[in-house]
Amino acid sequence: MDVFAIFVERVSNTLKSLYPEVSDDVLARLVVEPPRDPAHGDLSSNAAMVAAKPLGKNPREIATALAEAFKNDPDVTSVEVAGPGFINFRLAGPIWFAVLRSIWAQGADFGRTDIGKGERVNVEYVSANPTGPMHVGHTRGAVFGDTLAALMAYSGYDVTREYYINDAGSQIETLARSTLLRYREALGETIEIPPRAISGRLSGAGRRGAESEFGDSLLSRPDAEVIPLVKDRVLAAMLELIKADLAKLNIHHDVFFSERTLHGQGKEIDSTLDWLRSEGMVYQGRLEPPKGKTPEDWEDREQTLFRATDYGDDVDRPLVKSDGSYTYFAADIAYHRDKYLRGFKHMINVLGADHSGYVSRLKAAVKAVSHGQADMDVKICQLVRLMKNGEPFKMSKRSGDLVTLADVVEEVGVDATRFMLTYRRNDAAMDFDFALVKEQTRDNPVFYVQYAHARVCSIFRNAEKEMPGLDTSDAALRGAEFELLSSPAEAELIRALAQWPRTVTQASLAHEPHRVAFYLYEVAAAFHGFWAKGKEDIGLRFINTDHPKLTLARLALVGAVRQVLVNGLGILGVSAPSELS
RNA sequence: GACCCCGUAGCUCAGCAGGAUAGAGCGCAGGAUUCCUAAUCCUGAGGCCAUGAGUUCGAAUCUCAUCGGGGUCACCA
Repeated sequence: MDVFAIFVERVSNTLKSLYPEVSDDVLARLVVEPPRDPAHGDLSSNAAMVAAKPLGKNPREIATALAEAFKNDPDVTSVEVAGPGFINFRLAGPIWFAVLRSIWAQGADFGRTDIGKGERVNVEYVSANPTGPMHVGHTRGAVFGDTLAALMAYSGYDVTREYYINDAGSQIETLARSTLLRYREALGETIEIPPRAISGRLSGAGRRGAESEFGDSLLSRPDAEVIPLVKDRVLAAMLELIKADLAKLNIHHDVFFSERTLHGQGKEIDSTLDWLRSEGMVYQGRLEPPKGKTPEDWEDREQTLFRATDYGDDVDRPLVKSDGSYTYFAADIAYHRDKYLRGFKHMINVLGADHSGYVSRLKAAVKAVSHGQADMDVKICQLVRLMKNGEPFKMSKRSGDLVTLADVVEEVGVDATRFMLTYRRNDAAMDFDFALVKEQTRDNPVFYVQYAHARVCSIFRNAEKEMPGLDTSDAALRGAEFELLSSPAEAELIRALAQWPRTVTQASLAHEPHRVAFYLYEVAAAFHGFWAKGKEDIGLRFINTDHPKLTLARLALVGAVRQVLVNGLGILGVSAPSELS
């Protein structure tokens, strides 16, 4: 149950009954939120202010009328009109205790919403070139996409997690050729390795794959015949490598979509271009070179262009390269048309900062292929700078290799990696300090939150030890007398828990999983704060051997904290340990 | 030259689809441990929300311009 959603509805209905002429537009802007200053009450609504202008009335007049109507609401103990026209509510105990009962009743589903209404959404993330292991630059997008997907699923969307394999380009060709050379070398031929070839370490997996499948039978056959065979082995090996890396972060995609399957005579790019032509979205024309910076090898030629400017892009985009093959974008149009035809009306793409220039053309493509029926949100993840003790940190000067995803996970662990990468807006650049992330102090939000969970578990362990006669089964906790939780500190903690469903809804609508991480930090802080109060005032301790009923009620509260932490950490893909080592 | 992102406390960042006196952590100054994990908590100092206009009852939030930082800019992916 979401008390905020409940009151949005009540306030809306009341407003409508008082002023039947209010428009839906006004109701859509009406919010009920926790006031910044708790002294203002439990809930606050802007209803009167958003309705004032359309109704041509004074906001305080509307607010007063609304407040009057709520005097009969049994869940409301006081209503006040404040400031320019805020309506501040103070809620009666029972509705807060109902929140606790709801947490116990719903368990893992407390906070789940149906705003997605079961609609399908495609979340595409990572989509790195299969030319090597995942490096640290991919990690942020991988974690962000995965967490966003989990959040959307928790919000009632039918989510498909998708990875687009860019396996059709020249880089793959190079990789296959390099691998073939390494294969010949490994089988005894003397080979001169060209300077731009991929390193032996990288091509090793593909080479071994080819060796084990073909033995030395490829040596005698011409390159043109053999390269496609090697390429298949290489791609398979690379994909396994990537999947294994992602698995280290507990990331698993539902669909791996190969770009190669779009290419070829009569395949999807062909048919998509035919379709685009039939829709008049393509023409032959010339492009102006970019102002201020004409590329060295600019060649002014007539080419096949997609009318991206009709769909909000800055310039029309080429579909065919000068050598006659398709551009990356042409394939991407076909790919996104494929997504649409598979039934996705909502699409989210997670891209790295270096692709920010690609966003408007991607949105244009989706708008075009769906005739405006599908929406596309592109989330850009900004760069991550690796740090160690406050100093920029670069690995391996010798080989020029990048820090890999596997390195990071091995160094700091899954939980810290995932939490820290989520504990920041995706569109802000961030520093990732190995030393800090590994530290187990309150500087580190991962451990701060996990510690809160561990503390909860510890309290239960102690309760069993100190009060062996107390029945702390779930059934007993559910039936606890929540009315005994009457101190301000308890009320504060319950209010924090009550915000969980609202947090999920808002984070989901905004496609901003970092809000979940920040919320969990707040819950942990409220809980740690309450815990410490037991130091000063023994009456506020969770375990009071003289008061079994109060102890049971407090344990039920603490159990509710645990549930919310577990639900939130679950979305983030971070574990909730029962004790910290 | 154009487009995208960012600019909030000394540092790192939040600020909830415009809302009341702008928040947290670190750092700094001070305090709490016979008692459920001090891996924690409490108190204090510290801000012209880059700058300037505009929109309105109200702007850190929306619009425009300027400055500063990052990213990108046919035929790479």
